[in-house]
Amino acid sequence: MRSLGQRAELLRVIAHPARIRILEELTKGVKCVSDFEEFLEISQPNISQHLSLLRNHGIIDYYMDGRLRCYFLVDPVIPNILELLEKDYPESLPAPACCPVTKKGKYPGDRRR
Amino acid sequence: MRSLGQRAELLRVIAHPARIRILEELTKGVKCVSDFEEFLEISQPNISQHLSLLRNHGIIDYYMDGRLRCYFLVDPVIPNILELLEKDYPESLPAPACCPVTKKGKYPGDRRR
DNA sequence: TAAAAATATAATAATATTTGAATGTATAGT
DNA sequence: ACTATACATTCAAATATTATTATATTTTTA
Repeated sequence: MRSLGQRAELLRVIAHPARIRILEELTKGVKCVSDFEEFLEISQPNISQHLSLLRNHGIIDYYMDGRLRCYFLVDPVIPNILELLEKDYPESLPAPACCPVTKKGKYPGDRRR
Repeated sequence: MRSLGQRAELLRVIAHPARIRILEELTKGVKCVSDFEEFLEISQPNISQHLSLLRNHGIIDYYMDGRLRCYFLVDPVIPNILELLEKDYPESLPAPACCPVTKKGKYPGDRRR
């Protein structure tokens, strides 16, 4: 079970356009750094920095093959999160019954103080 | 369909312990600011700032009831994301057997750092 | 009408994140 | 052994986020 801090940290580490793209690609399969260079419009050192961050948080790992580092996904929650983000949600959640518009409603439940 | 930037931004806005707690509570129902004060160990202005951030991103909204602001969830993806974070994932994803680029370098066996 | 309650806003200070530039390291090929 | 390739690391500057303090706004109640 992830603590509150761990949950926040996990999201924080994913929450960057380059890292989301990296993770999306890794859900499709193993990729090495020069593969990422082909579609990420950032410098190679910057790619390495993002990969290091992800690895330091146990989200990805790599193995060496010659001079290539083959990165792959480790954390099983990642594909699920990415899938949620890509899904379309046409509806907002239902607003609570007690009327944003008429301003008349009572607060649901008991309040103290 | 959310753009890459929007996906990153959404995660970034959720990715804070206080905001995650706020959103978790809001999945259970409407809450006003003083409700949050009871379980968040941060100052009232700080709570307001977190609520404003969430609202400015269309994740929550509120209605007024007297001098209370009753906040509620709007973005339907939030409960799903929170649920994923709380779920337990006992297994790592299966590691790839070899490097898809060179077809060499067998995984487990000769990993280095 | 004045006071208080509930909450927001603004300014600032502290801290964290991100990027860029330069440099470093290991391996493969010759 | 030398060079090129593939990648990482370090440091510093720029930027963004967060928390704090003080103050303001709105509504209710006395």
